[in-house]
Amino acid sequence: MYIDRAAECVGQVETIDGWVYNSRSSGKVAFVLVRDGSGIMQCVVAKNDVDESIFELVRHLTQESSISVSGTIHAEERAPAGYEMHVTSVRVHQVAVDYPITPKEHGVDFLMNNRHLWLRSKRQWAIMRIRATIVKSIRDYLDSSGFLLMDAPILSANACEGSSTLFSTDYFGVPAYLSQSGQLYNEATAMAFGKVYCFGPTFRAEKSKTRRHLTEFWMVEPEMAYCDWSQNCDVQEQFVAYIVRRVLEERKEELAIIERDTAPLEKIVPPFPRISYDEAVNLLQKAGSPIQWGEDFGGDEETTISGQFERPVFVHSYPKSFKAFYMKTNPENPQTVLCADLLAPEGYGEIIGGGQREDDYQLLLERLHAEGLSEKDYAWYLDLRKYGSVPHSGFGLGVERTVAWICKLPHVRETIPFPRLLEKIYP
RNA sequence: UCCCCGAUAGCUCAACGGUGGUAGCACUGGACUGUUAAUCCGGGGGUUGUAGGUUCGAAUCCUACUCGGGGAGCCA
Repeated sequence: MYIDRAAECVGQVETIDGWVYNSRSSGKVAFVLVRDGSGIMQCVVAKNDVDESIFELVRHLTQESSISVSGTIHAEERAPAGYEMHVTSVRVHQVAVDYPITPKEHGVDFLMNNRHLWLRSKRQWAIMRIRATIVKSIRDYLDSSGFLLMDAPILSANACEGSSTLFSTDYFGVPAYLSQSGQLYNEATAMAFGKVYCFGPTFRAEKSKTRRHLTEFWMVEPEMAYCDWSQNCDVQEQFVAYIVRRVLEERKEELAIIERDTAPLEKIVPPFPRISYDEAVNLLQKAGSPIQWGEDFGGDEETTISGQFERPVFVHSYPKSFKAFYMKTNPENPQTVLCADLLAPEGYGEIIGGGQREDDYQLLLERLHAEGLSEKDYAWYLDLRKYGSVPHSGFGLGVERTVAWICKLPHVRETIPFPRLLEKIYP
């Protein structure tokens, strides 16, 4: 049996294949917490009920030894999860010696170096299961809302946005780069399939050393033909609200393990507030920030803005100067572009960047030249504006930042099984 | 890349110029029939990150380096 099916197995004799999570023993009774990946089961061995050799064996089981235990499943209030096994036999596969992660506190460096073992811990177990539900709800929402999965290439000949640093590799003698976004390709597939999304790993070789950055992270990027920036926001708020609701419904136990207060998550329902960059600058200045119009927001600014709202907040119409070349110029204020970032509450900041794309051939060409990008490299992208150009929009949601917010984690490094951080690629 | 901080037992830490800690966890021997990071008694466990320097004496002060943490910039 798997431990998460304990309720269905009460009164039955079952076998659990797992690992020793922790054990305690007194003179005549021993408690072994066994985990099998699906949960943790308290297994009880009473000296009088079993052969002496089994009792002695169990008493000396070490943390993370692999065992198969058999016995009867009982409902038991005193057991951690409400059920326990009264053990009749034990088979030891391997005795683990000196497992490094003890049931006391450890430092981040030590735990990261032992990430391959750290994932066995209860807290990491809960976070990874919430991550899996977030990923599943992302796919479920898009698949059932008319979006077609159209994955973008990981290897590419040129940068998507000139600004970020790219990881380079050798592609049969010519330079190639690891994708930092599938967006440009999404624009092509959206013109072929209407509503599309890509979902995969993304790479940024930035020397960023903060709680919000990984060099390899997962991003889902939907793109929609015949969609303006405002309709784009409509989709995003429904999408994010759906993800949060699914986690609340399906991961109660995991949220409890990580002691996440779910009250703020219950409030994540559409519509989300929408403020312009201008309004955001005003709001920041009133809050005492020295920011001037035309400057980009840093982590502190994002925290201040999102701290004013209980729901995620859209900040739209940023100045053109620090946004990517493909963003559509705002016809009402040509100094700005029709983009919108979504800032998560509780100080988490940007989880989505998106907006409307420039669909005018001439304007796009001018922006491309202004950024010093080669027209030849982007010939295929410009074709999309030559052959049936339409208003279209899309966005990219960072999975790890979303997991960090929903789990209220202090750092994104715990949101992915094996995080890739600045100069850290082991294990 | 820049600014702060740190490195002592396998892990988490104490000692802050005068002999490395009756320290906790882990491991190990013992006690205990309902434990919840169990508790209690005993045991083993150290080139104080590396290389120099100051000093009668350095884990402690100074310099450089290495590794790590927090933050900035950039971004999801």
